[in-house]
Amino acid sequence: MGCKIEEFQQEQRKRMRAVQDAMDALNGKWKIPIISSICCYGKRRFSDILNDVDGISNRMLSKELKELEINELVKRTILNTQPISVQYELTEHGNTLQTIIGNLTDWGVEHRKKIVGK
Amino acid sequence: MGCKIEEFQQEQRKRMRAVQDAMDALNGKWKIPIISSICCYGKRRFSDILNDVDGISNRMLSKELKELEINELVKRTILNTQPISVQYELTEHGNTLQTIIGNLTDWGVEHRKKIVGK
DNA sequence: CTGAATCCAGATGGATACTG
DNA sequence: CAGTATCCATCTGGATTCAG
Repeated sequence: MGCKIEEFQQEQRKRMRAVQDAMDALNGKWKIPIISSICCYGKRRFSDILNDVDGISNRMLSKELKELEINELVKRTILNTQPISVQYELTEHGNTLQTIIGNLTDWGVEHRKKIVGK
Repeated sequence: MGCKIEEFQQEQRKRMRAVQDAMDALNGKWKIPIISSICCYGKRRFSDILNDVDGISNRMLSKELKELEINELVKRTILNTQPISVQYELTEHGNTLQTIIGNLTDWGVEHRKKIVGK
């Protein structure tokens, strides 16, 4: 390649940082399943997501949703119901994850065929 | 959509499991940077990766490489050098991650613009 | 219903030293 | 050079309870 080594390495650092930023926003066991749940139904209440995502505790769901909100991936709306309920939906920025989630799904299917389901 | 609810939910479960399988294979702070390092150079020795990936300890690198090897994402080759050195490269299956890593990189760049670099 | 607070066991991961 | 072993602080996350 014609690139100077230093420039090349600096570019590589940038790429690694970007991927890492993405992974940070999606890290842990629950974020993607939560996003899938919300995305799949458009709008979803706390207790619904709690049911959708197998095995998650309310403590975790609460924490993860807060992180997703900070990263502006989901939008939180308090509904005037009695008792109170809270609705979550993906933001525009959250919706841009759909390609990635699609890719990960496809890759995960192949990976399971090849490795997980040995 | 015309899907019956149960079928729809079962499909959704499958998709969530697949994404989770993918995330499991890539989890933690280090796997993607390690893969990036190897991928970027084609072949890479243990000590090179140790230098490429900022902040990783040899203990972690060793552990992560072992997991990547178990998932058949990297191939390990012992070289007949003195002292011994070990070379890692992506497998064919590991190479199928390039699309995902590319997508994650692009998304990460946008995400940093929007959120991280506030 | 939606969460926050507390408790606590087990996992994670850095630092360091050691081996072939 | 490429790991392995040990120690140990910190983090994670489930269970449970409490509050608005």
